Amino acid sequence: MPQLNGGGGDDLGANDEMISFKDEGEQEEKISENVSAERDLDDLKSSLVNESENNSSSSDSEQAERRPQPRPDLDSYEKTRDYFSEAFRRQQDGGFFKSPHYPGYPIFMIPDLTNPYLSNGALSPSARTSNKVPVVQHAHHVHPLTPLITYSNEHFSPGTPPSHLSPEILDPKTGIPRTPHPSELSPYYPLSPGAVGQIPHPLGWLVPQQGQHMYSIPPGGFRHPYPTLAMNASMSSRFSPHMMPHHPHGMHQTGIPHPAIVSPAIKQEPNTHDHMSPSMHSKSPGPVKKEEDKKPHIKKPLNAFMLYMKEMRAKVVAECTLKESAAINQILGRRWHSLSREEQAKYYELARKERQLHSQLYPGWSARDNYGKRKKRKRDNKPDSTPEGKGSFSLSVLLLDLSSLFRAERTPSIGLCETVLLATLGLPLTPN
DNA sequence: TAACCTTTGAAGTGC
DNA sequence: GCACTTCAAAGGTTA
Repeated sequence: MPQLNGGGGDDLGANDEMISFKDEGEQEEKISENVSAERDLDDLKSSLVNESENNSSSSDSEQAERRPQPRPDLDSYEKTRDYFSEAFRRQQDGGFFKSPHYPGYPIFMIPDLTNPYLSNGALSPSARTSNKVPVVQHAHHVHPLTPLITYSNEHFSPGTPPSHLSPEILDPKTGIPRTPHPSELSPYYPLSPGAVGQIPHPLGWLVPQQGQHMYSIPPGGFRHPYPTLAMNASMSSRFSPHMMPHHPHGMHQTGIPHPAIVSPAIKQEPNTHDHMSPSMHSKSPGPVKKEEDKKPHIKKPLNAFMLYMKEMRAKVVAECTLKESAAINQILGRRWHSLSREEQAKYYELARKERQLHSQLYPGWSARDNYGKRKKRKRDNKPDSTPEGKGSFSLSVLLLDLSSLFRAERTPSIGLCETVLLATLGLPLTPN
């Protein structure tokens, strides 16, 4: 996807959003204005519809049956999804996020089966009646969608339109809505427990009672793996001293290691023979090379699609009974493209804030720092480099799953995911 | 045991 | 400025 501007100061990500939206928007405009542009989608859709009608004798009741039934193992995920969706709904109430734009594309809208909201944005009856009161905290006190639930105040502020829609904060250069900061600083990033209490939490309505932490903290607290970033100029300028108390042990303010930081001991660093040397916890200067060797691996901030994948992976896994990430990612990629502009905008916004916070936390960090961290092992034979090869991979994976699915007779009829996959692969929907 | 696979997007590199 | 490369997540697969 083309990029408009690599650097934008504090305008991180705004441009790429625009480009992304533009691309997607162009697609959508073409979709709405030019029928031929939807040929691919229509092909997929029509093949699905026709074959579904012909082969699966679909009815509303059956389709209802196809919908994923509540599963115990999904409860925790569903709960977290629910209160997260509730957060989004509240934001949608602000008038920004509207219903998906593809009402005529059941295939592509189906993916959000577990989404409790109807296409018009209303809460589905099942969601309304499922007693899905926002759960205050995940069992492990770490939300599986941590990057998503931790965003800015205004992002989830009930009843107020998203700040990035405010005309006064439009980017003067691009006209792209910008989100003001520092209020958008995510609790995902270092904040002292005291600060947590002082800064309104973006999900304040579901934040635990006062005095409780958003995250669980081990008795001894976490070791801060990266003392040099415990405080930097940008952080100190954004938080008053009382919010950033001194931590004599070099611990993180909250004791919560940033997810972007991977301890060398955890990350497969070839030269990490010791877990956490004392120098990691003190600012004792050492040889430059030694410092670099022990330099924690700061991960790249997640982009919009990665955030989307993180949120939706579990759902796809549950729906499709697939476990292979490669196959799941293919599905997620399709779903990503099927998302409406507004839905994608949510993730672009989150990603933009991710990058913004990341750049503020690690001013000197560059994506280049992580170059070469992975050892590439190029396979000699690359039959999959061709589209046919890729297709064969997908086909093998998906057929494997489908065959097992049919054999197991776990579903009386072809489920949504399988339907999509079969249609995508141009296979008949009748299980043989 | 660690890279590969697969996806999209951001960012870096090279020309 | 464009094309290409690398990495971010994830977990089963493969060398």
